[in-house]
Amino acid sequence: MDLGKVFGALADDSRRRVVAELAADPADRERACGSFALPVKKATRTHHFRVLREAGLIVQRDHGNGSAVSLRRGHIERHLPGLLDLLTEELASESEPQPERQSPAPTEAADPATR
Amino acid sequence: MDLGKVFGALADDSRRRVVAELAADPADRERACGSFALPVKKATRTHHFRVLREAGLIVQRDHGNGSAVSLRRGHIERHLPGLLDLLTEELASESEPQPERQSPAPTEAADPATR
DNA sequence: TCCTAGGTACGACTTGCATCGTACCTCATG
DNA sequence: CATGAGGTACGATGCAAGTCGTACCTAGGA
Repeated sequence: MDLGKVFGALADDSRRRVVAELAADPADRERACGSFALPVKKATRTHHFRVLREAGLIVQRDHGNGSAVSLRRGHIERHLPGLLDLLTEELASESEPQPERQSPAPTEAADPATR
Repeated sequence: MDLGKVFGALADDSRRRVVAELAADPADRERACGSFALPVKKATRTHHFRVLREAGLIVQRDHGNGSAVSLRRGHIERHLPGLLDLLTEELASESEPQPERQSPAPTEAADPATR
């Protein structure tokens, strides 16, 4: 399990979304490759699934026509515990940008972010 | 805190090593930029520190001559809990490749890794 | 049987990124 | 003051990666 490959794979928005959606399903159901709404063409989608496979994040099973992917949850949790939680939380926070905040408590307090 | 930027930053070996070494110090001490043994030239090192800054992982403080970096541990743990543990564990496992294993318990059992 | 949907393989193109040389800056030290 | 160490900015370069078109394959349905 190469951290460089894993982070490299998850640096791409489309690939991160695929893993996040798979991780968000507690039943770990297999999903058809075409069931992900990615803003890319077929050939690119195939490429992304290949990168995810080579990073050890998913397994792909194909039946001549059509193919499906599933998350290697056990493998990931064993080697990189907590990683999937980061992805699912990002996916969840896309829907609810503002949880709620009565007091103007600045979560980050004028983030300098740089030197 | 953009996951894409963070993972992109940590996909590089040199940058991941910097963050891992910073994270491995429980006292969160500031470290001189030159104190990291990276196999790159000065200009490249400057570039890497810039990427880490822009990803929100470190802060850099410079005093005319010389400069030092420190980990934004609170910021990271608040937004991406568990991330630093993955890096410190990778750093630790570089030294001890074989922890010990009496029984031939296969941790991964003939990993297919692909379809 | 023909056609279409879903995927893959291959090559081409374009962009981004890691790397470095060079010039320049600032400070401490001799 | 001159020098050198530590950093940054900028431009150049080479390679990797994302994207896509096209051709081809397989299976299922009209």
